[in-house]
Amino acid sequence: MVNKNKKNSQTEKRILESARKIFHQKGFLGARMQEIADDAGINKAMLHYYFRSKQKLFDAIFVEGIKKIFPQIKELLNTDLPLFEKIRFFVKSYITLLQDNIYLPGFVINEINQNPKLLSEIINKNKSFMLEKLYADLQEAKENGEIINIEFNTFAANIISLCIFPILAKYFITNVLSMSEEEYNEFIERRKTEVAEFIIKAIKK
Amino acid sequence: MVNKNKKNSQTEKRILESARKIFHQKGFLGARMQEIADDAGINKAMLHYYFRSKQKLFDAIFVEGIKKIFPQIKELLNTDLPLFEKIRFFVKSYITLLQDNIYLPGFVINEINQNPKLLSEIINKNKSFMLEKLYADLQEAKENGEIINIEFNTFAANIISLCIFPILAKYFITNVLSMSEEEYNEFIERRKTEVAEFIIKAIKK
DNA sequence: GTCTATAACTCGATAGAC
DNA sequence: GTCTATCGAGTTATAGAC
Repeated sequence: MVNKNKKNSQTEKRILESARKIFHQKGFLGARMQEIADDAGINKAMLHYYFRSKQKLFDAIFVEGIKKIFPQIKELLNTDLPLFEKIRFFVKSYITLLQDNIYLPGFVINEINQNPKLLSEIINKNKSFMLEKLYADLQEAKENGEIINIEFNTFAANIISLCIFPILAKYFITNVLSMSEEEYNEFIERRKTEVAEFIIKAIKK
Repeated sequence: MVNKNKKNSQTEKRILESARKIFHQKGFLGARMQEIADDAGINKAMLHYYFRSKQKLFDAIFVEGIKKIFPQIKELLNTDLPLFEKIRFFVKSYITLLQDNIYLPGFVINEINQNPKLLSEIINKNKSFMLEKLYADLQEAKENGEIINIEFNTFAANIISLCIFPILAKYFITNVLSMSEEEYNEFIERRKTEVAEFIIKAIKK
């Protein structure tokens, strides 16, 4: 008999979808089990039947988020393009990726800040060989005299900052720079190409 | 009679200090009135006597945070230095300012994201003429042919991103880039000069 | 597996004595 | 103005019927 004594995987999937949506938007503390249950079209008791506790459900979502996004980033970075083309390709793809997961950066960064020790393991497990190729590419470009002598961590942090922050801090940006929703969307769209050119000009010899 | 029927301003001050510390670290939802009371050396009932509700206490802290930091930023930007010197001066001062308020960016951005409409008023009230001079400086440098034709919003967002993100996302950065606490602190220290040079090189004609 | 009902608990808020 | 004691709302979690 198929599925005998087995949880309904369709239901489990629906729960995970709803949980992701609500945890990402509201964080661990802001999320309500009732709201997740309503969104998934089941009742609260079922959530506990499938995931025992709010913490366990949260952990599943958090790990899933990291496990899904890190390999995608890795793939974007492990192409065989020359450095400048790689930067152009990465920035465009990464910002597009973030547009489809606008709550993810804030969610991850906020939860990590609240609980740095516990969650660092999950990140470390999933980042293997993510940046190694980019590191080698940068090193090579330095040796070839194509770029200035910039430290890898500085280079990487600058790319990440320029891609993530305007999305993470959407309402901060729109308020401080007096943008409408529409202007903001166009602004992000332009960044898909502008950020790469900004970085390339900054490091080019 | 001095202080007759008047709240003890010393106590009020202690409450605000403790509330700021705990709200900034844990956010509205993570903060506990009991913890704030303990930290201030009083009991919960007194918090309500002085501030009526958690929400009102939070609002006081949030408004205070914005009101304190925005004029400081404005002052850093309204110096009479030429553009490149202004960028150098601003980046160094701004990162130093953030080092003294490491929880503030995450606090503000997170709370705004959770409640964009309500809080945008406070920001708009306090940002008056903050960026106008920088805007004029950039415009002038463009017309003088000193810099490339970069849009102001892009320029401003890039500076802000490069200054704030590595501090806001401390534990994300240290984990992904495998830095120790000490390496991170040195990294931020270096950024006080490196970020400005990065930006200047990116916009210089 | 799924549901209803409720236990167990946390936390903001208040009453009332001093 | 300050404290102790307690209320009551909101939430996670579980018991138990089907």
